Amino acid sequence: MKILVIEDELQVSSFIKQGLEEQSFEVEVAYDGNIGERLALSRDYDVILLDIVIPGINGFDLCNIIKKEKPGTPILMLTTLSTTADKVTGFNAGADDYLPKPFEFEELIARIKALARRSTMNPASGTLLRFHDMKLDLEKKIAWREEKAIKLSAKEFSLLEFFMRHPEKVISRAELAEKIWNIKFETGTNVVEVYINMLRNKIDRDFHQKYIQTRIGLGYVLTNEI
Amino acid sequence: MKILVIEDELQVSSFIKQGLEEQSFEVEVAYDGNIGERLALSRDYDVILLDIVIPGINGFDLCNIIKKEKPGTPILMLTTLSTTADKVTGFNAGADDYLPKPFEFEELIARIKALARRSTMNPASGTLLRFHDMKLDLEKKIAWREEKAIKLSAKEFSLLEFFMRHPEKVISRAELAEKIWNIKFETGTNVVEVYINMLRNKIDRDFHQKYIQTRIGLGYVLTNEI
DNA sequence: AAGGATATTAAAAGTATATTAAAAGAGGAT
DNA sequence: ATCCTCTTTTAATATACTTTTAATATCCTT
Repeated sequence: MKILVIEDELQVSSFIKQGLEEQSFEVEVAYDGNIGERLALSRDYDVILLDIVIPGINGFDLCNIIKKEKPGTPILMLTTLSTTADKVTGFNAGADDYLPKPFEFEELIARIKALARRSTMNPASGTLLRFHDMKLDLEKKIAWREEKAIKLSAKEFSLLEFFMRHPEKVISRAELAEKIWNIKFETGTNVVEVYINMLRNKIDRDFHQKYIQTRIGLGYVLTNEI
Repeated sequence: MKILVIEDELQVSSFIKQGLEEQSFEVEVAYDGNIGERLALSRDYDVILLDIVIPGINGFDLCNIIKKEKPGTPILMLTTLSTTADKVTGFNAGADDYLPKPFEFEELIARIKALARRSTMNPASGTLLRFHDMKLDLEKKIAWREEKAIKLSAKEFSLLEFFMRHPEKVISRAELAEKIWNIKFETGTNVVEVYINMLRNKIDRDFHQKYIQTRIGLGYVLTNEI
């Protein structure tokens, strides 16, 4: 697990570094805001510890910048300022947690682990939907089945996303028409059928198990049975 | 500051060792590739000087091995070979700098100091961004793909840098327009498309795997999938 | 086998993106 | 200052991709 520590006070930073390394974290230390920024933006860390008072740039501002570029990376703010007003500013800047100095080392470890667990369990707040050997990457807008990547158009993508959010549920044409195409009443169109067909060609055609199945008179299901 | 010298020619290595120790560096010398490898991997050095022609293992290969295990340690390649082709191979092997023999001692010192400074200031990222077989040298403002050096204009460079700092993420035209061209609202321009096209001609045209891909309706990704 | 439901295909209509060339701008050399 | 070269931007055109429609084929139920 990789941790970036942005902290100028040598005493504090080396204490943290040493302690975390004993717990077998990989630790990198930036001694000022600018270097911290470069590191934070150019690499992926599991957690960033950020002191508010650092040379080069304000910790709040840096927090904002990092969160803009890497919204998935949890940030734990460290500081001697501990008034409620500061806490509020910290959270507004996008910090995920807040630890006033001086702190118990146990406390620090616990919070880091909590943050990391939160973010790895929920990679950038759920960017992956899964259904058996199929994945849908909501960030990259790409689907995978077994190890094959599948490019989807926008409509195909929302259709598949809808199915993957409602696995094993029969969904009527009317509901698909409304949710995906925003068609609220019966028009003569057959877009749904056409798109189901396109989706099948992409995700089912080359595989034995067909995930998208027809329930005549009812609609379609995403299932791995039958 | 600790330096590891991997060099079999006794004349050269003792000359370097003596000179560096006068400047109060700590110096260790390995006289063949295998010992060099063991030392490099088991201890932390501030800089490694590595001759290309050494017994036991090829300098390029050793460079690769060290960079894999200790990507943060700067490596300065020493060699009598000084053709561009060798330089290219050296950089591809991950070397941070390159010094053809014979060299001025002053020059050596200067480069060691530069490397050490660079790596302590920015222990993680150095000046190289990597994406599979592509590298971007942030100092020299040059890109490499496989063995080919690629000259980039300023805008092309920042565009590629942005992609390489956000690999596998879909980036919208709007975001590129804002981050690279500082266009904050919709103007009628198509600079983004034009520059994407120029960049593709430089980094993708001659290769089978196209790194810059379009996600219609969304933007572009730097990816090696699909 | 008939009739309704679903699937498939192809073409048309609509958009987004790619490419090219020329114009405008910027910097260096003489 | 002028020329030259390289970069950046604009604009026009070409190509590619997506979405929708519509016509036809196939399947399923009775």
